[in-house]
Amino acid sequence: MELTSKYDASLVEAKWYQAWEAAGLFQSQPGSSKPSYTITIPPPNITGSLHMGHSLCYPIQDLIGRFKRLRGYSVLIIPGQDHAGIATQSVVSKQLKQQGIQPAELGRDKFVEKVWEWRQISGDTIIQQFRLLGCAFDWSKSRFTLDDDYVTAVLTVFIDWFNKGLIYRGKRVVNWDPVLQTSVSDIETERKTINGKLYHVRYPFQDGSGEVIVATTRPETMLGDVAVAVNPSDSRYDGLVGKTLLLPLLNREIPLLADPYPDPEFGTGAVKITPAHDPNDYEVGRRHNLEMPVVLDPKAKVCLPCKYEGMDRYEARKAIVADLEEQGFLVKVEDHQIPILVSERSGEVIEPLLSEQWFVKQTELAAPGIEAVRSGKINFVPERYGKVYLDWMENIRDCCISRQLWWGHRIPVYYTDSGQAFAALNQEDAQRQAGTDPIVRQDEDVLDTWFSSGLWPFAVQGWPQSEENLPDRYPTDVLVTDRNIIYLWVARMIMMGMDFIGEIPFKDVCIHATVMTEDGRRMSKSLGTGVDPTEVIEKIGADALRYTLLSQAGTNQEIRYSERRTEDARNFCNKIWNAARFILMNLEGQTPTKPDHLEIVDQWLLSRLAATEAQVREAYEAYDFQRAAAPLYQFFWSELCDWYIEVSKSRLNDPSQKNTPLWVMTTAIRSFLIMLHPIMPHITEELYAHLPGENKAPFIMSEAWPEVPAEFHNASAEQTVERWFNLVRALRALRADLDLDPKKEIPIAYFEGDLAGGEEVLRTQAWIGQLIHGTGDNQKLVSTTLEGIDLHLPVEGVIDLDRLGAKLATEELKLSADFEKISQRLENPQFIERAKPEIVEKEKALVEDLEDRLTKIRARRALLGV
RNA sequence: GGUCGCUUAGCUCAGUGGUAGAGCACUACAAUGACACUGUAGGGGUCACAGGUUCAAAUCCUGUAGCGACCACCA
Repeated sequence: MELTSKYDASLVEAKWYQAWEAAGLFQSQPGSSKPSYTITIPPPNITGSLHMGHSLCYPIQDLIGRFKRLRGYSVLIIPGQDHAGIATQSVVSKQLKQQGIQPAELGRDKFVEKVWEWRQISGDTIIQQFRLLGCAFDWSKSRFTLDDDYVTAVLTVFIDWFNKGLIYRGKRVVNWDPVLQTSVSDIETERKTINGKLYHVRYPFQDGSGEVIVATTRPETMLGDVAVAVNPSDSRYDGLVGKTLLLPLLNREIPLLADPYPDPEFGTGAVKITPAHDPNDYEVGRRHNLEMPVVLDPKAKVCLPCKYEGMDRYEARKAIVADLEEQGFLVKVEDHQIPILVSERSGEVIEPLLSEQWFVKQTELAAPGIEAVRSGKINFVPERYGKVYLDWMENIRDCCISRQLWWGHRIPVYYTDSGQAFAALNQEDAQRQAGTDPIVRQDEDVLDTWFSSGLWPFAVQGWPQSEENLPDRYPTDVLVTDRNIIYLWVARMIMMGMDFIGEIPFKDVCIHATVMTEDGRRMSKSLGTGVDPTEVIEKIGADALRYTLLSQAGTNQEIRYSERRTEDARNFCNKIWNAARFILMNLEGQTPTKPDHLEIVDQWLLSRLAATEAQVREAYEAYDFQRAAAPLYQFFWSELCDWYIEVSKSRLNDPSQKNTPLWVMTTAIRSFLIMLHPIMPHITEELYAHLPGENKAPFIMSEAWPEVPAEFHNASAEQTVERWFNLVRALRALRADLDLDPKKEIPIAYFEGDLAGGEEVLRTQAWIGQLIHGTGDNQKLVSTTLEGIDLHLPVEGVIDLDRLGAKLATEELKLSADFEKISQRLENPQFIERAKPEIVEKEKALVEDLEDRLTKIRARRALLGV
């Protein structure tokens, strides 16, 4: 056998990926009689390369796909990429600026051309990385959210909603990024608290009858103040509401009005109202029909004609504070924790800004989406995220879908000379709708990325042009994603799917954990805490990386990535490799035949295999990969390698006996490899290729999930054999206590009791020459008792009596404590009466065993005089 | 402020009512015919805290604390 003694992933992984792809295994067979299983992957942004989070998310989907293939499904996983408007535009802008090119000078068309160039580079990188990870996705069906077909789908949705009145244009306060100069969604912002100041400013009454003190963290916005509000219940302002105030510095007249918004408990209870630069003030402004002057421009510079015009918001703040102080309006300044919003893309503080934007009405679209989850048609895993989703959907607000960008789906609204707006697939169509009124321009804005990715599950399948795939492949089976985009993506796909296809987009939503650094910090490129998955793959292989992450993925909300754990995974690969090598070496190219008779250890292993199969299958079905990986690891390393192979070595050395253990091992490892394949596709494929056997599939990937015959389940074999193993452990411990070399054969040992045929297992596994039934009379012995068996080792020469005595004393203490505890329990009549009978029986047996062992250990201590 | 989650061995985490577990790390031993990326043995835990339910609680209930995530308009 030409297998090396160390597993080298780099020699194996790429080879098999190419072989699978060449064999067409990533594509579903149309017209197959198998049931369909479909996933449309979350399209990664084309902003560079994949990170550790992707190395969890996509292998999970690959795992599910491989598992379902093994389970007999016709699996289709449709990959793709998201144009990711703002994220991509900002990446490309940065690159251009580094080359000394100003995007603004380039102009819209040239800039978009540059982004397409980048899309090619980043897209190729990402696909290459998916391949490195071993993801079996159908590349022939790959989609990009700006493909022509996809654009048609997006425009179709827009036009439909526009015509139904679900999309409207309006002035609202939105999150404005002054650097990128666009509105951004809530998901693209981050809440932070910074140390700032709270300025208390005097607003005098016009008639000179006093003043109102107003607190603000943003004095520069006072340029846009149109009122001061107090809570109607606030008695401090009784009789004052309705009077006119004079806005400091500008001397504008503004009213003091009553509104429920101000909290009387906070500060003076009086709030200055700047409707154009604060969402709450905007609401107050609407309630009272106030003017809404915009005083900051898209770059967050003062645009109101006044002495501060042209200053940016922070310069203006300084100047205004200085002027307020100088003119005696500033009462005091306090340190204050200020909550702010920061744009994730630019790092800039968001400026709430009143501007003209497009919105989608959400309430009526949300209703079917709420019902779908409430009724259980869509099922969140872990379940708790269903509640998160519902809380959001039940309080949903209209969302802003327009972005002031160049990269994206341009809003298909065309305006006529007279200002009428028509939504259309193209200008000609718009003109048709407009009749004689000439179309003069198209809306400049583009759609928010989430608007287009919301169509993903059906738009990637050709909707609206061709819908023939949909009956078979929609709803898709599972959506796998992280919790950060439940609202902005998952919710939208559900709403859009329900509205356009009339059916849920997926049955299960599997929310996976976030990959963190070893010390629990966020992985981020800018913080330097990111780990590049491709480097890890290069070092230890994709299988080991997959195992590292997948074996930690369950219902937890966080996974800590550490290099140390990748070593565990690499070691596991190596262990599998070497065990397989050992089995193959013993097979000598022969195929073992199914034996007529199995020994109990054989039955034990097959029973353990059966139990493992059930556990693993159920865990995979439940998307609990951690719960699948653990029994696989345990079965393989502990049960197959540490016990079964070791126990079988004597039979392997006897040509007349070797067929049976070889058949059992081959059966076990073949099943094991198939079950492990979804987690570690490459190494399992490589080893499967070396396995002998009839009925082998061309690839492990196209194998069938192991059918475990009912007769493999054998509780009594498990019980018998595990009892032997316990005795082996006890004998080994006894040897260690005597400072005997591990595995150096000791010539003779004695036992009393009924081993039920386990003599040979005990003898070989505890490295004993002769195991004799008897008391070993007249010899110096060290003994132990468990499982109803007394084990005696003759002691040669001098032993350390003190140490042995201490050991026995500790053991006796523990036994005696246990004995007391259980005895007390059994003396409690309520326990006997109310506990389940099998528990009582178990405890009775236990206490008898403890008593027996206690008696014997006491006798031994007396005998040794320790 | 609200919701959700977490708190178990030095570390990372399993464990849904019946004598506390795994991997790693640590200690001792072992170049033995699959594997030193190995094997054998060992030390190490008042299961965050306080109440309650129960014959019996790491596990179920209530509350508290710390950490984390999400939601929320405190100027």
